[in-house]
This record gives sequence, C-alpha cells and structure tokens, in this order.
Amino acid sequence: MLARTLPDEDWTARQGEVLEAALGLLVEEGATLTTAGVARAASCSKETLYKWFGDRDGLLTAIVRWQAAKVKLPRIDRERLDAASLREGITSFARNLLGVLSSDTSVALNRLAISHGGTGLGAIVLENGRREMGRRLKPVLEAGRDAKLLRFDASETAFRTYFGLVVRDVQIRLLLGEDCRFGGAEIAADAERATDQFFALYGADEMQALPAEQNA
Amino acid sequence: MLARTLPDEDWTARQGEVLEAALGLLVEEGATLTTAGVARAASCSKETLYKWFGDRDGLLTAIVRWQAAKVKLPRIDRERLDAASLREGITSFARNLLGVLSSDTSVALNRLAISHGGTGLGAIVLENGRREMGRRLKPVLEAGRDAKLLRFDASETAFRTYFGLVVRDVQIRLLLGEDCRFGGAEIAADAERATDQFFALYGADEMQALPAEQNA
DNA sequence: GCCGAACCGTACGGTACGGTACGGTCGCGG
DNA sequence: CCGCGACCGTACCGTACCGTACGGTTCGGC
Repeated sequence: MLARTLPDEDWTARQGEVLEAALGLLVEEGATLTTAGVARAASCSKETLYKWFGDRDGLLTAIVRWQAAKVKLPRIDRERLDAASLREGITSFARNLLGVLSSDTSVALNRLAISHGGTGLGAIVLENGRREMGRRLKPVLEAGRDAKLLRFDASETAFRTYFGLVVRDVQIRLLLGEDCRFGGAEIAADAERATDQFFALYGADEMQALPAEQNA
Repeated sequence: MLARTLPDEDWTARQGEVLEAALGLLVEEGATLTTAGVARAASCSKETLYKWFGDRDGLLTAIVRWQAAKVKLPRIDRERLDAASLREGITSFARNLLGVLSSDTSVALNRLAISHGGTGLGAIVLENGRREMGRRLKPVLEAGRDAKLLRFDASETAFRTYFGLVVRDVQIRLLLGEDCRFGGAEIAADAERATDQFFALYGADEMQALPAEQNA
C-alpha cells in the first residue's frame, strides 16, 4: 500500500511547535490570523516564518496539513465480522466523525478553507476530511456486504447516505456560528439513530429488525 | 398570517439596484469584496453606501437580507393530500433545496457568513436558510402524519433526517471549492432517491413499497 | 430661474497587514 | 578564540482598503 499520496512532509520539532501554536491561534482568532500574531504566539520571528513556509498561504497550508497528519484514527479491521461487530464498527465511526466535526479545531480549519476561496486549501481539507472518512468506512461497508449483512450497489453512494444521516445539518450550523455544541451523550445517541436508519435502508432483510422512528 | 418575523426592511428601487450589483459582485469576487468595488459596480459613490448602510458590515448584512427576502418559494398547500401529492410535495421541496444550495449565490453567501465569524451574519443566513426550509416543509410532513401517510414523533427530527438524506455532503463540498455542479437531471434523481429513503424510514406501512437501494 | 437635497466621482487620511532588512544572540565546529 | 550559520526581535516599507471630505451635477419644489 502506498504510504500516502501526499508527500508526508516532515517538519522539525521546532517547526512542529510553531505550527501547533499557529493552530491554536487559528482556533481562537479565526480567519483574521496574522503572521505577526503567529510569530508572537510561537516566539519566533516573522523572518523565520517566511524562511520556512515561504508565504502566508504556505503557512496556512502547512497548518492544515499539520492537523490533517495528526488525526490518524485507527482503521477498523474487517476480520471477525458478525452483525454485532459490524454495527459497532459503523456506529463508532459515526461517533468519531461527529466528535471531529464538532471540535473547535475542525470548525476553525473548515472556516479557514472555506473563506479562502479556491487556493487549494479547500481541496486539502476535503481530501483529508470528507474523502479520508470515506476511505475509512467503505472497506467496512463492503465487508458487511460480502458477509450478506448489507445490500447496496455502490459503496460511495451508501457512504454518502450514511454521512448525511450522521451529520445532517450539524456541520453547516456549526460553521455558521450556532453553538449547538453537544457532548458525548448526544453524539452517541445520534450515532445510534443514524446507524438504525442506515440499517433500515441498506441492511439485509434479517438486519432490519429495529424500528426506525425512535427519534431523539 | 404575519408578514414576516423580520422587519422586512423596504429599500428604495435605487438601493435595490445597488444591493443587486453588490450581490453579483460578491458572487464573482468572494469574501474579498470591497466597498470601492461595490460603488464602482453599482455606479454609486462610497459616500452614499456609507450613508445608506452605515458600515461595511451593514452593507454585507443588507446584501444577505436582500437575497433572503428574494427567495420566497411558494409554501405547499396541505389541502387535497393523498399519497401521490404528498410525495410530490416533498420531492419538489428537495429539488428546490438542492437547486438553491448549489447555486453560486448560495455558495457565495454561505462562504461570506462562515468566514465572517460571529457578527450575526451567520445567524441571518441560518435563519433564512436552514430554518426557513424547516418552516416550509414541516407543515407538509405533519399533514402527511395526520393523513396516516407518515409516522414520526418530532417533525423537527424528521425534517433534519430528510435534510441529511437530501443534502448529504453536497453543501460542504461546494463550500470547500469542489465543483460538483450538477444540473436539473441529477438534482431530480437525488430528490427522488432521498424521498424514497425518507419514506422507507418514516412512511406508514403501506407507503414503504419502493425498494430503497436504487442507488444512482 | 433659484434653492436645496440627494447623489456621483474622486481624492485623501488612517490603519492594518504582508513581506523584507538589519542588528543582536546563541550554539557549534575548528 | 574565531567564524559562521540559524534564529529572534524589531523596525521598516509598500500596499490595500475602510471611512470621510469635498467639488460638481441632477432634479424636484417654489
């Protein structure tokens, strides 16, 4: 397997510290992030910033990549797959997704990428966010299909439906500034609900036992 | 019926022209919109802009409200409700929603509101976008429930599920700059798929005839 | 025809920020 | 001890843009 399509850039420890400080500042200051502010927060000089990252855009790109490289959730293994483990794998994926999307860091990074038009930042976030999520879950879904536990034609379509059932309007509401921050309990309940609905739509016949209308 | 909860600010014809020009400029220039640019595009002076809207923020707010006041989709009437008309009402709502969300104007306005942190712009977009959509569809859903065609406890939850099934990851992908622009055919197909899935989840028993796994 | 209000076009001050240059400091190899 | 490279802090420059001021023009009322 290829390590990554992206050239997994390796920063030095000091550069990592700077990027970490920049990320923290981005979370609390939003898109009004300034190079002077980063230099101050990271106790480094602007000249060094420009020497390392070349450009303000380069710095922002590095921040996004830095965060993207950090979230390396363990892939779910497809061995030992029965109905219960499949369901738990899918549900835990949803919990994870909701937890990430509702984090301050994710909101700040998505805000940055969105406000930054089309300079590639959005593509990076898309590739390491939404796309990577699909890459994580699809093998599980396909294993479930192989085990006759799920029925679907295209795993991409099935994943997008699950994504919609899980996320619904949460991400856009967070991005638009509504503080519908919810804790672990609500996340777990939402993940359960979405999984119930997903199995009602894509489960093999014997899996569709649970009624779908148990709304939170 | 109350006209609107918002004080339906009435601009003069000339002010409407200016706002229209500003909206067009916002679509093609994005968040880098400048007052001088608006003045140039609208053939008016910056002084007039500040006289009318007070502030750059006031101008942006006026643009958002202006667009919000324009999209006055006809509410669906709940009379003469059988299975076919309910389904058509819901599906046409989904078509409408997808059409609006994928429009350049919607993308630009959402980008603006998102990049603009928490200065109320996001709240306005939320109120006139996502919230208004709920206000439109919920009566239809409740009428369907009264007619024993749908089953759910909270119409809000049912609506949010439908929202997720319709929109999925489309909006965030558009906001992040991916050009997954699709035409009327794809929109119609997506609306049909989402409606099938919605009836599979929330339809009364005799409505769940259609299989759910007909993926695009 | 005259006045005033509204508005257009433009020019200007203030400021914030991206990007650069320069002096000073630390650590290391010779 | 010397030189050197990396880096910090800061001062600085150019530019872009917000917000305002001013002269000129149009238009309705009298």
